[in-house]
Amino acid sequence: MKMRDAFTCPLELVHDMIKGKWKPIILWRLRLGPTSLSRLEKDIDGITQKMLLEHLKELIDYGFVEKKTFDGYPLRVEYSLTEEQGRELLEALKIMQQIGIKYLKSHGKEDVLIEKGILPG
Amino acid sequence: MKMRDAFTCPLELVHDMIKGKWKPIILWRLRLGPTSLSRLEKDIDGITQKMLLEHLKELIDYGFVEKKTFDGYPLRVEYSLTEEQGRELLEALKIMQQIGIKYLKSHGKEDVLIEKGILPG
DNA sequence: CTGGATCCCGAATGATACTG
DNA sequence: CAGTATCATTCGGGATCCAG
Repeated sequence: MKMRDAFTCPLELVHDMIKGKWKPIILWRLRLGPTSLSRLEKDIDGITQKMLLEHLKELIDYGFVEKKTFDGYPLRVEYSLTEEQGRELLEALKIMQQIGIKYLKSHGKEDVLIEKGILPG
Repeated sequence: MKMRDAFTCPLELVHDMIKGKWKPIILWRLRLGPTSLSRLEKDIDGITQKMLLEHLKELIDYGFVEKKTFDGYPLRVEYSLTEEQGRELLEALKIMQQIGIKYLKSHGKEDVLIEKGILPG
């Protein structure tokens, strides 16, 4: 993801760091705890391994996600939110999630929310 | 800004609504209160009127910003955050701003912050 | 063999410049 | 301001490679 070379306020920086089609969902999925690559691939609907790796890599570079590789057999790799930055960003994402829910409600789309298990059926 | 036709969680929806190079800065600038188009154009460094209008339009369509036109002379137009959605999103942006500030600090870039007047010189 | 990671390329989208 | 042209970036598919 290309960062702009100059920015006016730190907000722009962070926006650039988390822009990209899949970054928010990846982070959102990671709020549930450490996960393997293949698990993420299964859980995030429609993502390809390539996209997942690409976006994960950036999230790691910017310090939102950390990767732990365990030696031994079977091979195991875990991705998780970083305590500091990752968890903090999660707070912002929670707000956005709430806004999305309210938005759908107030636009007569409760059915979508129910269908996705966000609201009780 | 193109929205994806299907999304897994409301978060994705909101992310799509505020993606775009200038949207966060516009919202950030609007936190200070209602502003005219020309004022925004002056305050946001590097933006063209076209981009500003385009992005404002979407923010209005999605309910984050409202536009008030005052009749009379001189003609006056004001853009501001909406009470509900706009202000709520601002909370998320504030967190992101904080993350950005911390990030810059912990990467030895305090000087950038001082230069921009975010930290006292 | 399995799970993880990288490379190349065409198609779709976003941003900017230019023009009236 | 709106329309169009152009340039830059992102997305996605699929082949390929690496390591245990």
